[in-house]
Amino acid sequence: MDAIMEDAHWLGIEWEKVLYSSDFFDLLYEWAIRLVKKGKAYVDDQSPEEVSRTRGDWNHPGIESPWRNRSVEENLDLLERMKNGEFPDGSRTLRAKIDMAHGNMNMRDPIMYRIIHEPPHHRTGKKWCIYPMYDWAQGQNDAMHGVTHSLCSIEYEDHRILYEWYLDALELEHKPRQIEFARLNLNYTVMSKRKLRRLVEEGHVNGWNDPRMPTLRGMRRRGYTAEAIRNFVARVGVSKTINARAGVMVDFSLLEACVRDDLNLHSLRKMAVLKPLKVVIDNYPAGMVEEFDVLNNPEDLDAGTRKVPFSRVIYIEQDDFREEPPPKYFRLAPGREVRLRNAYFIQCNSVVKDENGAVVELHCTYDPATRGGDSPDGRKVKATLHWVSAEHAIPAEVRNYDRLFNNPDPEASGDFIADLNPNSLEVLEGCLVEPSLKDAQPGDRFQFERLGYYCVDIDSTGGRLIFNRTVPLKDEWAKVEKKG
RNA sequence: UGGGGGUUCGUCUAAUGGCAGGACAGCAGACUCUGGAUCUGUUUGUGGAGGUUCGAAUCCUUCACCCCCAGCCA
Repeated sequence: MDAIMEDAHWLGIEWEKVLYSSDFFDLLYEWAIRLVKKGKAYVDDQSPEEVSRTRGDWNHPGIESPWRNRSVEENLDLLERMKNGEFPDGSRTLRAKIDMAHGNMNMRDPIMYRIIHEPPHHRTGKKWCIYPMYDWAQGQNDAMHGVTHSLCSIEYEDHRILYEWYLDALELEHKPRQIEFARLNLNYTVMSKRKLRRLVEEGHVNGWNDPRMPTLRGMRRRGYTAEAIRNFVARVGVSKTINARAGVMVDFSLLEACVRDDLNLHSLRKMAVLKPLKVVIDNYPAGMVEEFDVLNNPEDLDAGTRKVPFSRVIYIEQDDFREEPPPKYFRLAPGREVRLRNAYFIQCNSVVKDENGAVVELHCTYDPATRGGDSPDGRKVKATLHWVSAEHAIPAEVRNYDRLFNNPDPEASGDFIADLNPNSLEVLEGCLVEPSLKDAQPGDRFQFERLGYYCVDIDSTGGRLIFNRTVPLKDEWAKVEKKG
């Protein structure tokens, strides 16, 4: 309960007061007595099995209970004794007297109260031995509290007739109205509590707040903002369309677009190298350190600037160098010149390989005239790379998250566990981030330039930095490369 | 073989008798010190068949398909 309120609050929902239906059990009980007195409810002595068996099915009417026509006095007496705990669990129920042949199963003398002695209710303790069914509590609570529009999802549509029957039978002056809307499903994930619980209990994810979980706590830990989620919901809209799982199936990419929209405007830019490749700038003086003033957020100049150190040995992303560049690859390659973001143009002259032939180090030269990132002679480069200074960078762990399932609709498949994406979590150790990130706190959000949006994970402790990828930046090159 | 709902681009959603529009995704291009952002262009849709009407996504008839319901769960 506290967790729900905390999540709601995080989302930006405010409330004046919180009401518990258990605080109104007395009034509800009085109303039940009113129905008994009107001959609209009766105590049934049938066992759960008998009630189930005599309900009939879609094609056959149910059978009326032998206890259906007891006198009002007897019903009142029995109900009172049920309440007082004189009977064991399951021995009796209070049922509304409606129509055992009704086409809508909800109307076949629905149970209003059943007997439950254990475990005690979390708010009322042992005061009550009978508890109302959902249908018998919902509309009555709405009426008690002056609710005008009671919103719910469309699987309750065939409960509305019962909702209204109770209200009409009680003849209250205020009658609330139930209105149903479609549920919102996301593709490439599961939303049902049962399935989410299985993911947690079987260890497919690391708890309810695993950043891959479509729970509010999961999304929050992943770095999604409340603003982005609210905007997403607003952009999806509200309808009664039913395409899947009693609702609509929304593209995950729309959620991601909303997250990017928000983060693009508000997050500070940083440089981080996830898979480092050492680069030695041969003509840069050893021991020299320059500090460049770098914009914190080009979308928001008020965010100011910061200092980023540069030196002779730096690291760039392994993906940003190809010994044999494919067509349309603009980044670094032997003999090619690119820009180091906010710093200098560099040209690659030679490559150092290990015994396996893997590239482990690059030797480059820089052009001092391009300081700050522009060439006075007007020559252009086709790529700009992010980098960190070897001497100044600080180590970090980065967790890249991808969609949890490979199947757009895992709930529709027989075994949704089989549709899990084995690569939904990629843990990268040995990442290097710029020194200004030293004091980043859990929950802080940044854009790692050219990579994506990241936030500091709650697992970060005592100077050990761990970043979660919230959502990657759009990647044109990945698309080009994929197409071949 | 019952009851309750639903069907507009790939997805979500507008248009309630008067030009089928927007967003995301896709594609193409421009621009760019993030192959980011931004901008421009563009493909794709009223489930089917009849009917009413000058005119139908919208009204009528009919067919098809999809979702939910047989807890003393909510």
